[in-house]
Formats: sequence, C-alpha cells, structure tokens
Amino acid sequence: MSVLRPRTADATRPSANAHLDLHELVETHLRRIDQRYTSGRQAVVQLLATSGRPLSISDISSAAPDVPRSSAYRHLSDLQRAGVVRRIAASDEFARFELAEDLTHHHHHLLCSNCGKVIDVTPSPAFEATVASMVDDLTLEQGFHATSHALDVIGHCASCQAT
Amino acid sequence: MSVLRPRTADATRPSANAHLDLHELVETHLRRIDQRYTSGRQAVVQLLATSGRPLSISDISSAAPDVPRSSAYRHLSDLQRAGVVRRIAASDEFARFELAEDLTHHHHHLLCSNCGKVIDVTPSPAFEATVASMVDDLTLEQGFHATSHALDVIGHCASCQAT
DNA sequence: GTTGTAATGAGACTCAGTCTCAGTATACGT
DNA sequence: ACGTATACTGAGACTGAGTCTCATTACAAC
Repeated sequence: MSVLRPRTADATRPSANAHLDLHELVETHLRRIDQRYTSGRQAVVQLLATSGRPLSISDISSAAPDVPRSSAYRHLSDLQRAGVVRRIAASDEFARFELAEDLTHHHHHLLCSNCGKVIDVTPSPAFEATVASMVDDLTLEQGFHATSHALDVIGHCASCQAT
Repeated sequence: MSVLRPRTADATRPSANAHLDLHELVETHLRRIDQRYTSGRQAVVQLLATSGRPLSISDISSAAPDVPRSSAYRHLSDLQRAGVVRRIAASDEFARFELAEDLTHHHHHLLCSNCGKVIDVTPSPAFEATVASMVDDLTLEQGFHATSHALDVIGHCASCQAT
C-alpha cells in the first residue's frame, strides 16, 4: 500500500498533526460497526482528507493505483456505513466522495456544469443561522425531518470560463 | 398518445388555463433549436407540469406506458437542451426531471434519504435575497461564475418517519 | 408531389457500481 | 503457540440506468 505511510511514523506524513486525530477518529467509527481500519481504508481516508475537494472513483484510482476499484468501492461504502464518508452527486454522471462533516467542517459546494469539478466553500456562521431557521420553516410544513442540508451553486469554474 | 389531450381542445384538459401558456412556451423553446413539439414530448411535459415534484424515468414510464423508455430518455434530453427541463440528482441512484425554473418558479428540494422521494418547497423572497448575496460572496473568491443554485434539505419524509 | 430534416421504437450497447467467491489476514480465547 | 471465528481482499462476473444505432415514419416547406 504505497500511498500510505505507517501510522506509527507520523513524522514522515505531510501535515501529520492535522490528521493524527482524524485517523483515530475514523478507527473508532469503524470499530463501532465491527470493522477494522486496514491499510486500504487508510489510503482512501488519507486521500479524502488531503484532497480539499470531493473525489470521484477515478480520482481515487489514479492517486492510489494499487487499490483495486472493487476494493475502493467497498471501502467507500463501508466508510459511509461507519459515518466517515459521505457520497455526493455532482453535475456529471460520476459520484463523488468526501469525509463526513462530523470529521471536517460544515461546507457547501460549487459545481462546474462544464467539467464536473466540485469546489468546497465555507459559509459564514451568520448565513448558516439563516439557512438553519429557514430550513426549519420549510420542513415543518411538510412534516419532514431534516438531518442536514446542502447548498450547491451551479455555474462555471475559473478554468472553464477561460475556454 | 393517450395521456395527452389534443392541444386545440384545452377545455377538456385539467387546469387548462394554467398550462396553455406553458405548452406554447415549450414549443417556442424547442423551435429555437429546430425541434418540433410532438405528442410524445407533450406527454412528458404535461406529466412534469402536473406532478408537482421531480419525476424519475420509472414515474414517467408508469404514468405514460405508451411512451417507450428510449423515447422518454431522448425527449428529456432534447427538452433539457431546449432549456425546458432540468435534470436533478436525488439521494438515490435515479435521476429526476422537472420543468426548468424559467417555466415554473424558483424552488428548492427536500430529499428523503430513506425512500428517495423529492418534495418541492418555495423559499421566501427575503431568504432568496440572502442566499443570492451569499452565493456572490462565496463564488467571487473562487473566480466561479454562478448560473443557479440549489438548496437541498436531506432527511426523512413524513411517511418514512411513521415506519 | 418531392425533398430535406426531424422523430420514433426496438433493441444493442456502455460502463459506473455491485456482488460473488475463493483465498488471506487479523483478533481473540485457550 | 495454536485454533477458530470473523473480517478483509482482489479478480472478475454481473446488473441496470442511461445512451446509441439504425431502419422507418412523420412532418414542413416549396
């Protein structure tokens, strides 16, 4: 598993401190459903943690070519079951995966309708408060129980505008 | 095309007045890209207009069994090209289709993460103003050019809470 | 009519994503 | 250490939503 450094040698891992806690947290989440935090899963989590944007299976496969696709898919669905990973639908046909907000921070997405790229953006607390109260209003009428929300902005990313 | 009433006999169509303008508008949009507004396409538009929620291909097929799937897919993609239909990704594996907001009104979606159902909700103008300005802030930083936005609320619908 | 263009249905095809299965690794009890 | 139960793994078969092809049919314009 070449993409993955040994977990006991954190000094050699880029931004080691930032992700030390993360890996322990992920392990806890997995243990909760009797799953192990194996090297393949660590590789996937490491990628998601350092990418800064949601990744497609192709992204993951090319960044970690020694993780077979069928395993990558299984890792992602196991990690999702454990509450570590969230699957999102982009504007193209490919699903993207990112770490759950519990392990990172609340954010939204800019979706490029031309190239399919997904960019993370963080909203201000004031805005989020407004969204939260509005969501409450909208959902109450419908007897809907909201667990989360997503504000997607659709448009063209900087590089696609240049074209 | 049994689902579709003749366009010249609007009095026999449920809520005829509400959709009279719509069909003419759709025809205009199609003409713009040298497409005709045929009976199959009318059937699809009629369904989307009266459903009140985004429909999957299965929804469309069962409501209009005499429209073959391959034709329904093609109608939807042609209508999308014409700016009449918008394709949205729900929380399950099935794409949903709805009339473009140009032809209806701006709204958002409640997505049931259990059964995949999608419910339309309309935000207050005050809220939309807030969203719009916030979207501007977020996108400007990234050099992103926004064309639209979507606020999706994920949770459980009324009927899935009962279970 | 004739002619060019668009529309249609049937079914083959694509490919992201899932499932199966046989083999391997790991944790735990003794 | 050893045995056992359970989880993990990779390869490849499989599924099915969605797309494409093609032969045929409908339409619009002149």
